[in-house]
Amino acid sequence: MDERQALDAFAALSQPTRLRILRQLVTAGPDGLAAGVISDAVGASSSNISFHLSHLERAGLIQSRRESRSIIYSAALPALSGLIAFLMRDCCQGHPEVCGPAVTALDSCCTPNEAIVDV
Amino acid sequence: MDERQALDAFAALSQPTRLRILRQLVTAGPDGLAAGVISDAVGASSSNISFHLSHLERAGLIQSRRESRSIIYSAALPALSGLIAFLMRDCCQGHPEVCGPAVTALDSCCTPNEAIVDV
DNA sequence: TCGATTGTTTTATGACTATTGAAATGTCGC
DNA sequence: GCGACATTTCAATAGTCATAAAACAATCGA
Repeated sequence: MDERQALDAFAALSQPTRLRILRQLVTAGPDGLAAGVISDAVGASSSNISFHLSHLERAGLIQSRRESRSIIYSAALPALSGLIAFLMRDCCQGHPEVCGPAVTALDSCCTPNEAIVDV
Repeated sequence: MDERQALDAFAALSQPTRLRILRQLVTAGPDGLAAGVISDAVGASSSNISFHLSHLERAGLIQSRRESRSIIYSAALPALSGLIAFLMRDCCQGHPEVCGPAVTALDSCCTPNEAIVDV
């Protein structure tokens, strides 16, 4: 994840609808969701969803594949971890006190037998 | 860090000059830097820097204090760790494989006796 | 204390980009 | 070809960015 990619990713994440889409796709997992399903879940018009999906895909945060009539979108998990890593590299420069609290948050969200708290 | 704050933070970070400013301020630490110093370091006009500084401050990523003739800006480290935590919460939902690589990156950037690799 | 100086912010302008819904177009299975 | 699904294009609105000029705030020397 270089700076250009990170900038695009930040821009993509700075829009409420796109953030909501990404959350849906991360929750859905590798199987992904069809554009129409996303549209229903997020509650926006199909053209609007399409616009934002292409934005997210350009930013490298999601990927798409055709499956018969539907186009299935799924989250690009490596891009997401790359973005988190970029943020840590840029924001931890000599300041572990920035990453410390973040790791605490990590423990409470990624431990397999823990419930998801914040959606 | 709620969603609104995260959206503002992402928007603030999606601009190259602002990202450069933030890096300078994180590197500078709690002492911070005067606006003029930032202007020189980043290589942009003072009015342009002022514009971006106020943007970053509105987003809660930096703070300012007056010191005689200069205004000193410094990074809001809790906001940064909050943003990382938000990203982890949102992107790790049931998918520890996203945060795993991020933590690996953390080890290589926040260990006190490690050199900073990417600036 | 007055005026000059330094440091920073505000304002104004113009170019550019983002966001949106509606309408048009493309793509696939039957 | 028809119908269903998905995407693109279009036009209008709004917001962002960069530049320069002006305004503002704080300090220092005469």
